[in-house]
Parts: sequence; structure tokens; C-alpha cells
Amino acid sequence: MAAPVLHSSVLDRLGMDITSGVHAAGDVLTLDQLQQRFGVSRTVMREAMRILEAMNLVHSRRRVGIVVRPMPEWNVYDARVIRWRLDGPYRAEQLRTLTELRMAVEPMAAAAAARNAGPAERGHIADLAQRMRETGEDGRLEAFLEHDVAFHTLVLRSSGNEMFAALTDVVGEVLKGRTHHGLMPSPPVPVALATHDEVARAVRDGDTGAAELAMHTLLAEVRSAIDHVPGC
Amino acid sequence: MAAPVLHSSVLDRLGMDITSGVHAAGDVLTLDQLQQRFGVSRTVMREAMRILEAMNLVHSRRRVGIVVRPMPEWNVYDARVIRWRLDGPYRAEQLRTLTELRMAVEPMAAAAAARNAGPAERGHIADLAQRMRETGEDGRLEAFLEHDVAFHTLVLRSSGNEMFAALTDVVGEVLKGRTHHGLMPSPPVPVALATHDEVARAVRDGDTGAAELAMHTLLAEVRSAIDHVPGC
DNA sequence: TCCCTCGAAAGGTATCATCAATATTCGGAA
DNA sequence: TTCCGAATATTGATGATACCTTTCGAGGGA
Repeated sequence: MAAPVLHSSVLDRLGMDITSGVHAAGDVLTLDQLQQRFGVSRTVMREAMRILEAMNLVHSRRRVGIVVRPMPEWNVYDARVIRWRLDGPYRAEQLRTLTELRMAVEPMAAAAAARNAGPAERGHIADLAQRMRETGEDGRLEAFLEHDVAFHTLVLRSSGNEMFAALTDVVGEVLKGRTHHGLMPSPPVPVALATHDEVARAVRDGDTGAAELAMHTLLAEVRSAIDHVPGC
Repeated sequence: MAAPVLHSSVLDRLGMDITSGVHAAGDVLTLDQLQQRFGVSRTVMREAMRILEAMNLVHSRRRVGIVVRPMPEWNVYDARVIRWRLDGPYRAEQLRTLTELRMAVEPMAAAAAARNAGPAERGHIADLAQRMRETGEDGRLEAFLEHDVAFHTLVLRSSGNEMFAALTDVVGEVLKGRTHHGLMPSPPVPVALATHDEVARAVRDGDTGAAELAMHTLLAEVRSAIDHVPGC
């Protein structure tokens, strides 16, 4: 996707193996093993390992080798880690925790957006809500998803808080994951459309309390939808 | 702190230069320049660069060089990035955004802890609140800080959500940063002690609503304290 | 204007010396 | 003989170099 280059295939493979539990915490790997297994040079393997180390998935010690760290120490906010976990056997669990995170962050981000967004952004958010309504009522799922992602992205970006804004990829992945794994009602329920409208209106009018409440309502619906689909 | 490996000093220096704006977005560096500037080998420089790339601080392209990415693309949840920014000229801004993040996450984490924590954890949280009271009333700042960090850490870990638990380092850094830069009332105000107690009681009793409210109150006080200290 | 060549810089490979931590072995004392 | 501590060997990461390959941007020529 982003990188048409290098050892990213090695990284992807190893990262998935670790996040999916093929290599459990405490397992010890060595560079020699790995470079032979993937058929790459030592340098490439070392750099891939450094990236995994930066994600806190592994820890490299002299004489010992490369030890896999326990899950609580991972950088679970790293986009690649999130993608690996969403693609792996813990997808359901990851979806749950990410949705809880959204429930915590997005209402506050909406309130902040109602306070801080510029005039153009307020208008753009309203536009997106309108487009969601149109595509949703027509049952055009892909277009709907696209606008949905854009909507939440813009709210997060307009919050004036880069910690919130940095979660746009996370939210995008969750939304895409939901629709592409059949966890999304089709066509989108009218209630959801109305709630998005409410958020947009509240942000436009600068009503922080209403924005927070509407976004909270929206996500409460999302969570209950996820709760009712227990298996992956 | 962790490993006295050579590339870590290089990494720290470069990371601080980028996050503090010495190298602005779009600036182009080359490996040759950097390895000469720091007097290290290409191997070391490449591995440091890979780590910066994993943090999304830079992007490396053939023929072009190493391009500094704009701030919105950074992995601002990476512990090192947070530390660099807290140590740099944007400390005040970073403290504000992190505190907003805490306001979003910690109340929900407290509610989740009230729902999910095990019996031992509930007791331990209450203990920590008690110790905070003792050390706080005695004016023993360092010990107070230690228990404060432990308290919030344990609440986050007991939430049963690894996305929340992964923020323990962040919260720890914020708390340490606050006391060590004189943003903390000394001795701690009695109100704060009482609110911590309330959180602990609510978690112990499994009262999710009360836990969320108490934690919210606690953090509202924190934010107003920060707001009143505008400069770094 | 378009194409083509050239070269700069990263990507990748290979090999070496070094260093540190662990495992093993050896020696001496009880 | 047994046990314990110190010397030693082994192992695997770390750091440094030398040397290709690949890509792609810029500049020059048709």
C-alpha cells in the first residue's frame, strides 16, 4: 500500500505471527533462524527486528536472542499492530476494545469540534452527514462507508487535539472492518442517519453539550450492534 | 535506561530535533549527512532511521533521501514521541492534549474497572488511595506521586481493555511531568484526596456510574489546574 | 516538447571484529 | 568424593566496512 519496497513482507509475516500468538510471549528467536526462514540477509532481518522492537513486540538481548514480549507491553496504538490484530484470530476482541475506545474519545472530540472547528469544517461536516443520508437511503453501501469514515475523520481532526486526530486511522479501520465482515445492518438504520445529523447540527451551532450527547448516543448504538454479534 | 545501545543516543537526538521543529516537515536529510554528523556507521544510522520511520516521523525514498513528515502523521501514541514532546518546546501543548485524552478515557476506564476488576485489584486500589492520603497529608511529594501513578495505572489495567491499559505510560509521564515542573499544588489539595477515595470506593462497590463520575470530577480539577498555568 | 542517459542516494548482501551474557568446565577446599 | 567458586568457552547481538543493485529525478540532446 504505502511502501512498494523492501522487507515489509518479512515484517508483516512476523508481526502477524506474534500478534496472533504463533510465537507466544517469552519465546526466543534468533536472527540466524529468521534470516534463513525468510531467505533474506542479516541486515534486512535486523532492520525488520528493529521495527518490531520499536513496536514493543519483541526485545533483543545479547547472547539471548529476540524474545517475544507479553501482549500488555505492545504498542497497541501502532497502525500496523491494529491491522494485524484485526486480520488475526482476535478480531472480535480488538473490535470490542476499539469500540470502547471510540466511546470514550469521540464524544469528547465532538464537543471539542463544536468549540474549535473553523467555519469551513462545520459546513463540510454537515455536507458529509447529508451525503450519508442520501447514500444510506439508496443502499449504496460502499459510498456510505466512505462518507461515514470521512465524517468521523473530520470530527476528530476538527477537535484541535492531535491525540484525538491521530485516531482517525483506527476509526477508519474499525468502520471498514465492520462493513466488510457483515457486522453492519444493510441498509443503514434510519436512527443512525438521524444521529449523525444531530452531531453535525450541534457542531455547526457550537453546542458542545449536544454534540457530546449525540455522538455518545451514536456510539452506544454501535456498541449494542457489536455486542449482538458475538462470534467474529 | 533500557539498553545502552549505540543507536539510541542518535535516535534520541534526531527524534528531539524533529519533534521540536528543528527539522520541519518536508525537510530532506540523507543518510550520509546524518552518519557523518553523528559519527556513526551506516548500519547504526539505518537502524535509527528505520525506527523513526516506524514512528512515522520520517519517510525514506530512494534517490530523494529521508523526508520529514508533517506532524499530523506522527505516531503520537509512541512513548518516545510523547517523551520527546514533553521535553521539548511544546510541553504545554502536549500536556493539554494528553490531559484531554485522560478526561476522555479515564472515566470510562474507571467504570469498566468497577465492572471487571477482580477482588484483589479492588482492594489494592483502595489501599493505594489510602496511601495517597497518608503521604499527601504528610507532604511527602515523591511518595505521593508514586502512589498516584500506581493508582491510575491499576485502574487502567483493571478495565479489561488493552487500549486503555496501554495508556498507563502516558498517564505516568503526565503525572511525573506535572510534579517535576511545578504544576502541582504542594501539598496536594484535600479535594483531590477525597476524589481519589471516591473512585476507589465506587470501584470496590462495583458502582460503574459513581466511578465514572468521580473520575470525571477528579480530572476536571486537574484540567482547571493546568489551564491556570498557561506558560510551560 | 519529449525522450534518454546519467548519477545520486537508498536498498540489499556479505564479511569481519567486538562485546556481553550465559553455560561449562576445572580446580581447590571441606 | 562432593560442592562451590572462578576461569574459560560459546553463542548471538552489535558495530563497522566494502561492494553491488535499483530507483528515479534532473539535465541535456534530438
